[in-house]
Amino acid sequence: MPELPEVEVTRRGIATELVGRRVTGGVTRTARLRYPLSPELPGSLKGETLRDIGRRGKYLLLDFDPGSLLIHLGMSGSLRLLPSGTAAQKHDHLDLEFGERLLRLRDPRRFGAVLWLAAADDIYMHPLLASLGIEPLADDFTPRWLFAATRGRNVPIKPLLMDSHLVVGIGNIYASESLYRAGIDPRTPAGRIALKRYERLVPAIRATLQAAIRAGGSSLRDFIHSDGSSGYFQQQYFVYGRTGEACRVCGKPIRNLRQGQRATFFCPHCQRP
DNA sequence: CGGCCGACCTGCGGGC
DNA sequence: TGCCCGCAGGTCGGCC
Repeated sequence: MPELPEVEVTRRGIATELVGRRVTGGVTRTARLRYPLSPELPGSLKGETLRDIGRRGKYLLLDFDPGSLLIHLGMSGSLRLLPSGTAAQKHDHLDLEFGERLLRLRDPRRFGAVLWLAAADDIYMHPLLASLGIEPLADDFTPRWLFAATRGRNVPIKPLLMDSHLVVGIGNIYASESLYRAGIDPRTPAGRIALKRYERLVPAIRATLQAAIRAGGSSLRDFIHSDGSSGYFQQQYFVYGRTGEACRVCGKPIRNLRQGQRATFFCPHCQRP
């Protein structure tokens, strides 16, 4: 579910409600997600103030004075704000209580992660964070940067965009959507794409992610969607999940193929190698 | 190092 | 109705 826009929308939703508040309690109900859950959590956070919520790629960082809670939502994770005392359901793994509010993590497939990073260490040196690539919404993500980073790479451009060790936050949906907007065939080897085409792709990635954040933000003020999907952006998909349907620009049918066991959607007429 | 593939999990929808 | 299959928004580790 969650790619960069969903994680960012979640971050903003939680931050406005909880930053500056103190943890009053909480509970873990599951021994492990992708990794074991620290057994001291959330008891050790009792009395601590949530100072800030950051994001690095698809990771959320809940900052407290003694350290940060690193949260990844995996494929099916979501964070929700609820009134304290709301009954837990199946797949609700972690609660953090802030007075009358409850921050609850649900993740049916349990591909997500919750890790405690002590402030004494440089949290960005943690292996999961240290190996992450560039932020696609940052100023240093430029066409020239992506062009240089892809020289000599034989991988098709679509799976390359999903490589978080190169660029973070772009998942299966937004990779297909961005390539459609840029008019690039998802099978094109990344190293054979000219600078001129990256000059279209980089703004297309930015526009796609920002539009999704806006769409999520508009429907998400004090509520975080149960499925982690971002608001109404699904209605704006050009290609994702639209196999056989008419391209919104040329009318020809959208095609579907598999790249590295993931579904790719594209318009063979509007997207060229 | 680059590229590929299986593994980790649960739920859902379609076909028989 | 029930079973089996394939599919789902991520990413790590192991192999060549």
